[in-house]
Order: sequence, then C-alpha cells, then structure tokens
Amino acid sequence: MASSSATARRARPGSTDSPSGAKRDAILRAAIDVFAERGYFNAQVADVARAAGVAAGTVYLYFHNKDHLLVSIFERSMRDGLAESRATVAELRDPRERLRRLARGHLARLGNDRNLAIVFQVELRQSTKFMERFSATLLRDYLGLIRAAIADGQQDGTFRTDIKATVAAKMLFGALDEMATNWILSARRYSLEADADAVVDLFVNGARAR
Amino acid sequence: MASSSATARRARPGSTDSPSGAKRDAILRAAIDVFAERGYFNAQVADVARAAGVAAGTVYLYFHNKDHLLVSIFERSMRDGLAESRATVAELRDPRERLRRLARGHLARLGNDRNLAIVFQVELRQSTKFMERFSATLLRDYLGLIRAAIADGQQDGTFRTDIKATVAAKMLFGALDEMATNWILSARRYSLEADADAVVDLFVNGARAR
DNA sequence: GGCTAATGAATGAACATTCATTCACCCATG
DNA sequence: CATGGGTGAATGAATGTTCATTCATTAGCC
Repeated sequence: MASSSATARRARPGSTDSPSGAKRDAILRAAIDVFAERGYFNAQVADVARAAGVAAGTVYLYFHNKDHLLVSIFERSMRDGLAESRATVAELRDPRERLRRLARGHLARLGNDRNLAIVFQVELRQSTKFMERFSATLLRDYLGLIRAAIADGQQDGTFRTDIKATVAAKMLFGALDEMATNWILSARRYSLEADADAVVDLFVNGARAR
Repeated sequence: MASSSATARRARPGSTDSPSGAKRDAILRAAIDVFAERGYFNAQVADVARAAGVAAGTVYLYFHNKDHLLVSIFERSMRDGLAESRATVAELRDPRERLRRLARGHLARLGNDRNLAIVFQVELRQSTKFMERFSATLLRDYLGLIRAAIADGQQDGTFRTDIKATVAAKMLFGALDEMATNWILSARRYSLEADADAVVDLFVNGARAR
C-alpha cells in the first residue's frame, strides 16, 4: 500500500539517500552551522534555509521535518566516522597502538569541524529520545571497537585481565568525550587531537608513580 | 536602580532564596520529574504545575520563567554536591582515597535520584548557553577538587609528575560522567555507585598488565 | 477588613509545516 | 531551428497550533 503508483506523491530528490545531492549537502551543512550557533530548539528551519541559500519550503523537499535534519547530521557523520575507525583498526595489530589511533581519529574528526563538534557534544544530547538513538549506534559500534582492542590486549597479555573490558572502554570513551566537550567550551584554540596521546597514555599506564 | 522601593513589584515568596519554601521545593521537585520524563523543551510549564499540585500561574510566583526552573535545579544540586564533596575531601589525607571518595560521592548522588541524574546528564546540556553556565561552575569548582587531589598526590610522590593534573582531572571526570550517562540509558538497574571504585582503580593503576 | 498567596482563563507571539503558484529546463514537433 | 507544452523543482506567504506568560479575580488568614 505504501508506494503504489496510486499514492504516488511527487518524487522527492533525496529524502532518503540520493547519489549526488549537492543541495541536500548544502542544507545539511547549513543545519550544522545554524544548530551549532543558535542551538537546535532555538534555531528556526527558516534560518537553516537562509543559510543554505534556499527557500524555507525547499528544506522539506529534502528532509521530512526539523528532527530529520538533526538525525541526518548524526547518521552521516556517524557512518563516516565508524568507517574510518574500522579501516584504521583493521591494519593494526598492537592493541595499544590501536587505541591510540582510535583516539586520535576521534578527536581529529571533531577537532577539524568545530560546529559539527558542537552539534555532537551538545545539541545531539537533547532529550533522551536522541540520546537513546545516539547511544544505540555510537555507543554500540564505536565502543565495540574500543572494547575489542582492549579485549585483544587482555588476550595477548598487554592489558590487565582483572578489569572488565566493557567498563574500561566506557572509561576511555568518556575521557575522550570530556576532552571534546572541554575543547568546545574553552575560549582557547588549542589542538584537540593533541589530547589523544595524553589520554591514551594515562589510560594505559595510570596515574600512579612507578 | 534595580531594587529601589519605587519599582517595588509585589514581593515574591522565594524568587531567589527563601528560608523554608515548601511550595518552592515542591515545584522544583516536580520540575525535575517532568523535565526528566518529557525533556525540557517538550515539557510545558503547566505540566510542572500540575505535577506540583499548583496552578500554572503559581510557578511564576517562585520562578522568573521556565529557564529559571532549570537553572535553579542545577544551582541547588550543585551547591549541595559541592558542599558534600568539600566536606568529604577535607577529612582525608591520602590522595588516592580522596579520589575514591569523590568518585563515590559523585556517582552516589546521581545514582540515588534517577530523574535528577537525567536532568543533569541530558537536559542540562542543551544549548551552549546552559553548558557554559554548567561548565563555569561544575567544571571549575568540582574539577578543581579533583585536580587538587591529583596535584597533592604528585607532591607526595603518589602520582606521576609527568602528567598534567588538569588533563588527568578532566579525564577522571569524563570517565565518571560517562558511567552516569550509560547508567541512565541502560535498561538494567545496577548500582551506579559501584562503578566508582573500578573507575578510580583504572585511573590510578592503568590498564597495562604489570 | 486588609493583606498576600494563589488561581486559571485569556493573550499573543513564535514557528513548523503546507501548498498554490512560479520558474527553468527539456525535447518533440513542424 | 524555433516553438510550446509538459515536468517537477523551488518558492514563500499563509495557516494553525502550541505554549509561556500575564493579570484580574478569589481565597485564606491575622
């Protein structure tokens, strides 16, 4: 009943996933910037449209509604980030090195696009609805990569076996997340990626003097 | 010019800080529950009023506006939490033990009031406006306590001196924060406070096998 | 009876979404 | 090669709803 030609609404250019979608990209980029600037709930769809150089109604040719804009930003970035992370991990054997590269990648991605980082660290965490969606993918797949590296390290004797890989993974992720949030809120413009090594070092070696 | 009797609006019972404020407390408690349930932006002031058992207008006798409700929740909990943390820390000498008790206190406070935890971990992080306010106090004073414990530990030889206390403090905080967020989003009802020791142990000793 | 707290209906502004209309382009035809 | 009409993308003004906030009125108390 859904897509028979009887109900045929006018074909929409890229509601789901068009191949090129230059205009769709422009709207998405504008949404990242406007949401980062004003905050999701305070941003008006008309603002996004203006920033993208299109009319308000045009946004609805590419996205179902305002929510869908936020979700699309999330899914796109997530997809890209995870793919990159998987590729990075695939070619490394040493668990410590894997964690280091995952951390660098994570912070580099956010550090290279401040507005995207704001959307991820702040705007996306509004309401448990988004959080749960966020959590169901990022914290499953991405945390999974970290956990796997740690578990491998436990296998090969690099890491302690008396800690739970799951808890350790959450910890490392939390530490990175906090670095990103701090970076956003800080007036200083330091390199976020540079924090990665310090975090992984502390995670691996601990704070205790030896 | 602000508070001269010329401008004297009708005295409001507890706009800022009334001594007893039983009704104010009821409204604040209702706000925590309603915001946790529906999310700040989707919650209506009328919902809060209903949950508190008062009329919509009454909310405005105690709070300037909807924002002020969120800010008040934050400031009250913050004040209490910081006071408790300071008291805890004051009577302990060992840096490791201080960190452990700070962590336990942090997670216990959130673990004892799930709705408050939701407001803190999710709702309060909406828009950089709140985040900055959040950051300016929590991340200054609270992180300060953690940093001081770490710095003391560096002085007395407990902790490595080749790490920056500031970065380490952010890391530990981030790890705890992540535990709290995970706990909220998890369907399982485990004890959040129990995570504290694992986190501090990992922070102090690191993941590396020894 | 005078005072303040509390009420809740009414107000009005803000804004997501719709949709009738315009515009730009393509190509079949003479 | 010029024309025109068909197609669907794009527009943006209009709509309707959703609340935060106000305030004239009432209730309770000393």
